[in-house]
Amino acid sequence: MKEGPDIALLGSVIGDPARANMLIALMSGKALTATELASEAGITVQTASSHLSKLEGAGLLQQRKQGRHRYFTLADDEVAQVLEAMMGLAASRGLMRTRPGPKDPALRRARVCYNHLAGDLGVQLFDSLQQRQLLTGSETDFTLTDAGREFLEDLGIDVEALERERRPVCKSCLDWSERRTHMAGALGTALLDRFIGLGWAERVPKSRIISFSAKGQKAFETHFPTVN
Amino acid sequence: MKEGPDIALLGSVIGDPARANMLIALMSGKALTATELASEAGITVQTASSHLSKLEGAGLLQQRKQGRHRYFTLADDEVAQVLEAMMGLAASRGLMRTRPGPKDPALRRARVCYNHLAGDLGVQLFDSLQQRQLLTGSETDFTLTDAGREFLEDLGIDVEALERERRPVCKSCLDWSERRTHMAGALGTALLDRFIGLGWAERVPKSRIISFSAKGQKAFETHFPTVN
DNA sequence: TTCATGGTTCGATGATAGTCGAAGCCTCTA
DNA sequence: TAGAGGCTTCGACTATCATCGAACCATGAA
Repeated sequence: MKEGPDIALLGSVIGDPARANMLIALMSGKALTATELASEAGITVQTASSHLSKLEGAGLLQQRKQGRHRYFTLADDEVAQVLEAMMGLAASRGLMRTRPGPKDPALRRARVCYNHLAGDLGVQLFDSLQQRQLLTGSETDFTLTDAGREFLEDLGIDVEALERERRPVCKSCLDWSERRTHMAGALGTALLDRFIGLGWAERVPKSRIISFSAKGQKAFETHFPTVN
Repeated sequence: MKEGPDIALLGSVIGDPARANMLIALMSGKALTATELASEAGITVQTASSHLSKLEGAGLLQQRKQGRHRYFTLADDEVAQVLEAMMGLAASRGLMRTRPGPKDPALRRARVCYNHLAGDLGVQLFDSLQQRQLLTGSETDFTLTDAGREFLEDLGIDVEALERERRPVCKSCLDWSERRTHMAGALGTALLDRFIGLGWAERVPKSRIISFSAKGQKAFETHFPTVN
């Protein structure tokens, strides 16, 4: 038996997909509840609870009780830095969670990322809003302009209601098939919901694919044109 | 399911005790055969073979055939750096394989980190160069000054030759025992080699410890004094 | 108190993956 | 050509652990 820091233990703690998903979700810096983390990881709360106690036992997480909620955050910056370093290494070795390559064109075209639109159309949506100055700011940190709010209200989205929610309205998400930014956050969710509500698109069961109808496709193009 | 670098996969690859032992053994910078690595990890060669193919599949290892032997090394510096960072995190959370033993002080004083000097003396080296303005720049991104080049040439290091190599000459690496920056990259390698070449120090077999002789110790202090 | 919501604990199940014996492949040596 | 050493492949066994249903605990609201 050797001596020194136990990277095997650390690795195995990070090495479970559910736990890794939770850690990545917490990389946003936000404090999340056990229930939220469970949904991020796609598991039940019981399972999440077990994972969370392991992560906390390894010193990677900190919890803060507040009423009947328990908010979890990464323990400190060092944890985030190591995770970031591991992401870099994984990326440079081609260790990706989705295999690049046009294996499933429909998936690359439009899919769900959490609860917002990703893929080709997700990127197009973001670009269109930005080019027409309905969004302002950088790729990673942006807000709605007044024109943007009006545009979204016209589309039937209650922007004020979104702003009353806890999570940020505008949030970016890096698209690994396109290697571009698309829209996440409360607005991303609201937009996808609205597309489905308008009958433009629907979720394909048992997959992440979002299927647009012919009419929906057209409507999407009119509302979110590519300027090029 | 999210997208992005698969840190869960990377973590699970590192997260097996046998594989972690092999990786740590390779942190010495030496090329080891499958049989040697098996004995390091305390497993049979069959099992080791399976582990090695996994490590190689994840891009963490490189193998070089030579006769009937297969020599394994870490794929590159980035792997070593992430491992070192994980060691630091594990150490700071108290995730240790054994309680600190008698070998520990020597290991903290001077050890090999892949192919450069780490520990107490590694940090001292970096500090000394920086304080005397032989290096310029930040902790993470720095270059040699003209005075620095001259100093190193006097020490018998062919800086120009280093610059012809592909990998960066100056690169920092976080030290897990000191939680400070020390010197990695081509220059880090060259410096350690030079210390050994000058007879100041030698590698202790079967460990990562670098043992300085009394004379070597003195010479090191004269060349890399602490200002404090 | 009663009810609802957020979380944890317990127990059973199922899948994954680490392990080694045996056999086979490859390469160098004689 | 035979033999030996280094390493991989195959197959079977086993232990670990993630998972979820059900029950339980805790906090806040009515």
